Amino acid sequence: MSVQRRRMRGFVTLREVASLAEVSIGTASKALNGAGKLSEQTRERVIACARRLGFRPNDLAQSLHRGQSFTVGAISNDSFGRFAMPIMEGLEECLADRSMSVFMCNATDDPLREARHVESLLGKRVDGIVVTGRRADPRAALQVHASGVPVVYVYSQIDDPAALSLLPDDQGGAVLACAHLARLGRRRIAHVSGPERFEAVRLRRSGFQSALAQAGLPVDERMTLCGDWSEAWGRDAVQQLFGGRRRVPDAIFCGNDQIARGVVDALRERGAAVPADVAVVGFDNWQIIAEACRPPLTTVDMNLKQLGREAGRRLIELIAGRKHAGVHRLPCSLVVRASCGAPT
Amino acid sequence: MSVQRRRMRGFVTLREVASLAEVSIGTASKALNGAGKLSEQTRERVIACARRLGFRPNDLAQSLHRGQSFTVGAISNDSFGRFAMPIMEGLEECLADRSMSVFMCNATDDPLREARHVESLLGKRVDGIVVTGRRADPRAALQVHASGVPVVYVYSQIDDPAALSLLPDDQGGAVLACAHLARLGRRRIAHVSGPERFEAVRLRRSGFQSALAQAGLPVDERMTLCGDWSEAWGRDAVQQLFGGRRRVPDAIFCGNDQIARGVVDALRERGAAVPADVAVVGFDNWQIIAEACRPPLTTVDMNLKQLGREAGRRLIELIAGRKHAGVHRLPCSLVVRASCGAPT
DNA sequence: GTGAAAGCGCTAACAA
DNA sequence: TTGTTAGCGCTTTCAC
Repeated sequence: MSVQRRRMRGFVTLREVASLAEVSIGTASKALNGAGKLSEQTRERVIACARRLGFRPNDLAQSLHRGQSFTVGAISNDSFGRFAMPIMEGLEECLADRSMSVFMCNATDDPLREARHVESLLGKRVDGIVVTGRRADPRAALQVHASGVPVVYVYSQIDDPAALSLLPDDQGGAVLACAHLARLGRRRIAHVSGPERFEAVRLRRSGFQSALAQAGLPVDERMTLCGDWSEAWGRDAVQQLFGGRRRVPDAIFCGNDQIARGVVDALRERGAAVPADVAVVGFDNWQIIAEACRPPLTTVDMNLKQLGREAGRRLIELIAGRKHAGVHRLPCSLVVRASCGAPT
Repeated sequence: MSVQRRRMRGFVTLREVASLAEVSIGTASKALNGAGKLSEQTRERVIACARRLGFRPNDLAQSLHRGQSFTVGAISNDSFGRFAMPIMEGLEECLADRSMSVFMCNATDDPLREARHVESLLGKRVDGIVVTGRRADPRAALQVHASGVPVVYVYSQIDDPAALSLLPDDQGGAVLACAHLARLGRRRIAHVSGPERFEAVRLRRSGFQSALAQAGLPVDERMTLCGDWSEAWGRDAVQQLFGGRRRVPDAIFCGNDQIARGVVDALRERGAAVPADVAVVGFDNWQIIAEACRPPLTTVDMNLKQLGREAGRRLIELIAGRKHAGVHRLPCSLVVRASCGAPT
């Protein structure tokens, strides 16, 4: 009645190590895991045999036994885009340090694909799941059913107060940028941002306004402009701000780096010096843009990699049984380059 | 002597389904896998119970039994960068279609981290491994020992002729671009590229030269320039090409999109019209650059996502036992935007 | 100090 | 048609 043995091809089993070392399989296990009481001699012999055979324990079997797989799933809705990637990088780094592996899943905002990935991850018995979004706005909850698998939402949030969500502090980032401008002596600060439907746009604007208030500067509604996230919009906005008869801004806080680059290009082309005449700050610290800008762009960094690392830490804790909930916003930082100049 | 049962928390086992359906556990298995002979009635009853309990088979156990894990490892040396990501995206897509999951590992060109990741992946008994690089130049082989786990190198290669390596056809891409320029009637085509130590630079130049020869155009050594991969270098190169007394090019084939954007900016700023006076082609089709360019950039797309998908397909075949070896170069394609204009 | 064996959850061969 | 059971590779308890 011997069932056909379907070995993991090319891999040495503990049984083989034990047999070579002429000990029982249980003893071999103890020797290799440094557990229990064993004579030094046996232990060394087993270890030597294991090394000789190139033994590598089968995590699948271990996981099955332990009831923990030491894997987590990471579901991205930003495809493999610019926001998700730094987050994933931090996450992977944090988890790899604790020798957990991460399954990468790409859902690209398709609920069906997302659901399929969740199913598959649950089948793989991941110890936890991290979900990222393309934008920080609220989304529907992940359906992990009764599995009890912990979930962390990064750069995305749901309306369940029991859920844990990690976001960049957009508002704080904007304050950082605008306070910097005010400190440099700028008095008429404009704001050129993206589509108002983005929560990030509203938060950054709110930060802009409160920083100005804090510095005792007036907020001119006509100098707060919304458009799309493109360079072209940045150039258009400069025409609007500088084209009329009105007093002209001496600084522009932009909703992202693309807009900022458009702004800087347009300013240069109409003969306004950056930063001498107008200081410009961006948002995102997207290197390829910020560094290629002329002059290089001072901009707000959302520290997404850190956000990912923090997500990893939190997930580990959730897995360990600790409770975390609510929306947490992590600080941004200001990366100073040349586009704001020195204090005037 | 009962060992403490350490259940996968929150998950229903087949045993529980079977007991609810009042059949043996073997029967339940058959019912759910649609295998063997079973009465319609029992089958349906089991399936109903499984659904009711939210049963989801434990892939860990299945894998252990089958000797195949249905997971693969993807090791990136480009961190989570611009080349690796489209590749990963294609790979993940291809594998997800076959319900295989991928472990993402980031080695960032650190051999030690890479080795650790390989160890970990082997422990997880992945069925195969894909390695990507930040550049296509040769690298050291992955140490998978005697495990027999198949490996595919994408956007990277090693010198073992038995290894399978998938690369973009840089030379062919360059031919595409330059033939396009020649077809549009351009006669004096310059080439501004990156550091010569990159294999890609040498291949693209070779494509440039052969396309020109093919079109019966002269190759002027002084119009083939190497620098770094930046916009700044693109601008410098324009000064070099247009600053002297020499005859000036009517087209520039650039080694990447950043250089191309620098070239376009510099041309505009010195009053040369693109594409009327000078046509420009880039390489990479990096959207954020190519589309923001004024005018939008015609450029070569390496089809990295396809490359990743192909890597997935090949890996599947290797896993199934088919043999693949050697260096395979997949075609690039030309994405036509406005920077070359219409035939003159 | 070492060996025997149960059990993690599932599949498949065989018996009934 | 259905039930029984060995076994995938490993850990751990218990007996010796």
